[in-house]
Parts: sequence; structure tokens; C-alpha cells
Amino acid sequence: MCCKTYNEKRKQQLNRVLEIYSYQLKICIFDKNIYRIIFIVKKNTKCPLKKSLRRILLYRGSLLRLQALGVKSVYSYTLGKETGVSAEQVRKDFSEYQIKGNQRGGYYVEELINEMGRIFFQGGNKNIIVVGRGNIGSSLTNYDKFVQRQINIVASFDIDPSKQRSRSEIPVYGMERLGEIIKRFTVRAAIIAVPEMAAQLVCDQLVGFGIEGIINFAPVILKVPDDIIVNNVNLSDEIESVIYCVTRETENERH
Amino acid sequence: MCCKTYNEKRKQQLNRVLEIYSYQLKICIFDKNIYRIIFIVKKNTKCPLKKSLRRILLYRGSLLRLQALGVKSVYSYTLGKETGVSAEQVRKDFSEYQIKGNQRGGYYVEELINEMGRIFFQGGNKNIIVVGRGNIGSSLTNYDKFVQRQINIVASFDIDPSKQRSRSEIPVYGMERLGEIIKRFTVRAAIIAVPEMAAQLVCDQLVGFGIEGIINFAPVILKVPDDIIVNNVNLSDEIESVIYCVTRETENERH
DNA sequence: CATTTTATGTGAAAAATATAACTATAAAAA
DNA sequence: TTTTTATAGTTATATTTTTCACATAAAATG
Repeated sequence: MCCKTYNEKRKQQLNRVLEIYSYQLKICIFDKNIYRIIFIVKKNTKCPLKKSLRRILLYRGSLLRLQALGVKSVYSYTLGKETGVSAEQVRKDFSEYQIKGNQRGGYYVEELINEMGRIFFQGGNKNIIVVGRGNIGSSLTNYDKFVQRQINIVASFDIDPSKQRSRSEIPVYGMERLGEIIKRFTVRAAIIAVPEMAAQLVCDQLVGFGIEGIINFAPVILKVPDDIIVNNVNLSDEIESVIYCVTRETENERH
Repeated sequence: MCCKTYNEKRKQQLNRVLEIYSYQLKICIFDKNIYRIIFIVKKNTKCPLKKSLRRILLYRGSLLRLQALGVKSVYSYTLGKETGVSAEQVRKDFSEYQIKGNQRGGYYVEELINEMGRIFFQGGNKNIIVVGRGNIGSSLTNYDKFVQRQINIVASFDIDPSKQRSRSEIPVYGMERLGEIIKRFTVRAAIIAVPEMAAQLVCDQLVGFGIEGIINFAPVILKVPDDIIVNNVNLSDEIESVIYCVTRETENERH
């Protein structure tokens, strides 16, 4: 019954719509009017950063702030409280990456930051680009916190010519200059902040120009080759999870 | 030697600076000039959403998009590929929350979405507010993807009077109206998108007005009572983790 | 109508992660 | 100098999460 007859016209129609997502479709007819559409997608890769490493990044952020305030040293339990991690965990993490402290004097902030720098970026550049100068793209481009972390946005891109400005501090180029800029600044990671519909297209272009890592703010899962790293930041999810926690608390009280 | 003599003046000075973070300080003198500053912080709580639940949220986002495209049903492995999760995991997650499929026909998108709605928000409102109309605050306020997820931003706030606009679609009020609005719309969750320095202050106000959940975009860990849920979204971390993955790949190749 | 195919559903094993308990040690105090 | 104490460092244990393997059921096939 199902999957025997294909409505080719409808299928083509839908495939066109879905092409931008690289979906493959399988369309089935139940009766005259009800279509059953099943979709099959290509492989997707994530950014599988180990939890302990993720936390090192978190510690580092805290430490940089503390250093700016003149703090010279921390204890495992203070850094833990600061980052919402247990003291044991902090020590465990440090132990995993051979970060040493002083038996009774805690850890020196500067040493920690240096050690973490060693773990992370072994001196490589941190040049990135932002594609899409809408809401989120623009706010990221102007986000001043990246400076402290030495994240360097070298350029941004948008298809809309009215948004393009090659003379501003962080220039906004048209998409045609993507390859050139990536090459010139040896950019390896890019932020996608374009609308859902354009995200896959932009992603394909970026990959084509040799980008190896993508931070994706569009609420679509991108289809990329196995060796490309994608980190999806889904703001709706972040908010909904809090709303869920809050509602759940009340639910529990009722029982 | 250390921790015997306290330089009270310096301590007071620093305590004032650090007050906004609710840090407690312990200052030690090594010799005439070198201060050793150790800091001790108050307790911090996170948003500890179970991984499987986090994924349900992820599936839900995908499914809503697919539904909008007319997709009627999915298989565990297709939904898995779509969200970057293994098929077994998808089924396991569904099994954990008693979500049933059809032994050979996959899962119906609509049913899945309904089931997930049941798990999550049991009909409660999803009203939230945004504090801070800088870069990120404004882009969140204008972020159109929240509509699909029924997240409803009822108002935003800023101390800067020039940003205040009570007539626009999503009004921008001054901080003095915070309590009133929270009460009127029975808001339970709020987004903090103010600068680092103001974040703790704003947080304390929100908590004072009965807010139970916070999505914090400021790169500080907020000090809150135990029962308040905080979800920290650190954009620098998200980007750095990708840069790290990319650089690591090259490092590995060298060995 | 028996057989094959292709999914789901789930229990057990494995891996990853977190917590707790303990030991060693350097600084401070006596 | 000796004792005490606070904190790093490490090992053991517990918990969570993921993967694997297979039973089971519906649909398709011939």
C-alpha cells in the first residue's frame, strides 16, 4: 500500500524546496490526499570536545577575568565555585593535563593561564570570519569580549550590498570575496549567522574554500564532510531548557 | 610570613572593585610590593538538564522544521543523522520518555512533537524578558526563530534612557519597571545580556522579583540562591572550542 | 500464507564522567 | 625543630551515558 505509488510531481516540488537542506526524500501515498513524507539525510559531524577540555576553557575564561582584576592565585575549590564545578573535579582536570599547583598555596593564575594556552592553541592564529550581518552576525562582530580571548574577527560577509562596508574596522564584504579573504588571513574557522534557508549554501562555500571549523548559529544541522568540525549554538534550545527546568520545579512540588 | 600582615587599605580598595562579583577576598603580602590575592566565592548553581532531555529539545527543534516542510514521518536513524545523534540513542531517548513509534513505519512527526510538548511545558506560558539592549540583547529581541518555538519575549529593559521605547512591538523599559512587568506577565525566566560589570547586580534584582531561571550571556558566573537555575551561554567558549579542534587536528597530523 | 525485510524497543556491556576517600606535602604555627 | 593544618594530587568507587546486540513486530514480497 504505502510506498508503492509515488506522486512524482509532488515529489519534485518538495525536493526542490528541500534541496537547500540536502535532504533526500521518500514520499508515500496513503490514500488520495494524505501524503506520508519520510526524509533521509546525509551524515553530520559535531564538535566533540571532551568535557574536561571544555571545562579547561571555562576555567581559562574565569582566570583571565580574575587576572585583569589583579588576582594572583586561586585554590581548587575557589576556582571550582567560580565556575560551578567541584574542587575535586578542578584538581582532576588539572591532573589530566599535567597542570601543577603548590601543595599548600593553590595555583598561580598566571601559570594556569600559560599552561592552558599551551594546551589549547600552541601559538596558532585565532583569525575567524563571520558570514551574515543580520542580528546575530552583527552583534558577534561588535562583541568586545573576543579581544580578551584573542579571538580575532578579520572580516564579515553579507549578500546584501547595502550592508557591505569595506572601510569599517571589521569590514563587511560581499560573498564574492570569501575565498580571497580566507586565503589572505589563513582563516580556518568561520561563524555562520545567516538565515536558516541560506545556511547550508554558505556552509558548502566555506568548506569549498578550505574552512575546517564552523560555529553555526542557524537552527539547521549542517551537512558537512567528516573532517569538518561543526559546533551548533542553538539559542532557542538554551532558553527552552531553562524554561523547562523552571516549569519542572513546580510540577515536582505538586506531586 | 604570608597572611600575617594585611594591607587593609589595598584590601578595601579591591573589595570595592570586586563587590559587584560578590567575591570575598583574602590578601596576603609577600614583601613590600608583591601582593598575593586569593579569592573565595559564594556558591553557584547551574542548569543541570539531563543529556537525554537536552537531546529531546534538539529533536523537537528539528521536527518542527521538518513539519513546516511537510514531512510526516521519520525513522530513528534519519532523525539521528539530522541531529548528529546515533539511531540507537534516539530510540533509547524515546524509550526513556515512553515515546512510541510504529514497529516498521518510523515515528509520526506530529505525534513526536505532541509527546515532546507533553514532556516539556505542560501548557505553561513561555513568557520571558530580556535585560540589556546592547548588541546581544537586541539581536535576541529581534530573533524571529523564537516564534516557532513559542518563546514569547514580553519586554526588554535597559538603564540607558535613550534606548527606552515603550511603544515598540517589544517594548524597552527602564529598570524601574522590572518588577511590575514580571508580575503582570507572570514571567519566570529572564535573559541577562548586560555587560559583565552589571550582570550580578541585574541578577540580584531579577531574583528579588521572583525570577526562577536565568539565561546568562555575560561572561561571569552568577552567584544565585540554590533554587535558581542559571544557564550560562559563553560565546567565546563556543568559538574557542572550534578553534581548538581545528588546531588539534593539525597537531595530530604532525605526530 | 509463509518468508523476508526493515524498523522499533530494550536489556546488558562498555565507556565516559563525576564523586568520594585517601595520601602526600609544603607552609604556618607552636 | 616539631607539630599542625590546609591544600594539591591520586586512587578507588559510583553514577551516568553510550554503544552493542538481539528480540520483536509490522510491512512487503512472492
